[in-house]
Amino acid sequence: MSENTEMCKETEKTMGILAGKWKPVILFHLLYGGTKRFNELKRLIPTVTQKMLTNQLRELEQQDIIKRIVYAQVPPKVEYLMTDYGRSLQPLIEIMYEWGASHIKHMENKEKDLTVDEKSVTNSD
Amino acid sequence: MSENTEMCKETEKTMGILAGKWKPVILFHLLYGGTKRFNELKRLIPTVTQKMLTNQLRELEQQDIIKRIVYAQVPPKVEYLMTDYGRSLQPLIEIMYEWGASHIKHMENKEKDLTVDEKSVTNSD
DNA sequence: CAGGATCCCACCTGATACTG
DNA sequence: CAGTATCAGGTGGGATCCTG
Repeated sequence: MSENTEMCKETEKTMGILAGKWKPVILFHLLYGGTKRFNELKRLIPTVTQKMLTNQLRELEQQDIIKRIVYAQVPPKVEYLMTDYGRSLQPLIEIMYEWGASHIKHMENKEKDLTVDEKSVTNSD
Repeated sequence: MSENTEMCKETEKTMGILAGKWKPVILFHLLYGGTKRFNELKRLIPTVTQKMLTNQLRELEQQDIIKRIVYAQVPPKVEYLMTDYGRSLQPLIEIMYEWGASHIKHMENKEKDLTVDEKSVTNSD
C-alpha cells in the first residue's frame, strides 16, 4: 500500500472492472440472484438498453468476472453467471452497497441540517 | 441487500462518488499521504491535467469527501484533505486496492496459462 | 501557485430497426 | 430469444492558452 510507487494502478484496475454504468447492477443481480438469462437481466434492469447490456456483459466476460453459456438450440438461450473469480468481488460489492446506503443517509441529514438551522436547537426530537 | 427493491441504487451512489478517472488515485494519496497542496497532487499524479485535477477535486469537495482550504495570501496556497466523512471511504479504497492487486496477478497468470498450454501438462510446478 | 476558459475528440449512452 | 447494426446526442477527458 505504498503511496509513491507508480501511483496506485491497483485501484485503477478495480475501477476498470467496475466502471461502466451497469456493471455494479449486473454483478449485484448475478451475485445475489444467481444465474440469469439475457432477458431476465433486462427485466431486472428495465432502464438498460440491449446494446449496453450486451456491451457490459461482454466486458465482464472478457475480464473473467462472469461466464456466458450459449445453448445451441432453436429458441436461443444464453445464461450468465459469476465465475469463481468474479465471486471474489462480492465483498467489494457489499461494501459499496453499504457505503452507498450510509451515504444516502448522510446526504439526507445534510439536507435536514440546512432545513432546521433556523429553528430552535433545543428540540432534539 | 434485497435483490428486487428498486435495483441497487446504493452501489450506484457509491459509484457516483468513485466514478471519474482520477478520483480513486486522489483519494488514495489524501488518505495515505495526508493533506496535499494542488501542485503536490499534480506531481504525485503526473499524467493528470490541471483541468481534470481541478474538476475531480471540486466534485469530491461537493460530495463532502474532501475539504478545500484556501489561504488568502499572495502566493496562493490551497490545501486538500479528507473530511472525517471522506475517511469512511478508506476501507473501500483499501479493498479496491487489494482486489486490484490480486486481479493483476490473476491476469498475469492467465497470460502464462495461454503461453504454456502447449507444453507438457505433467509439469505441475 | 492554483486555477479558469476554450477547443476538440473519443467514447459512452440511448433509440430504433433488423436478424439468425 | 438474444442479440447486431446504425445513427444521434451528450459527456468525460485532454491539450493549450490565459489570469489573479
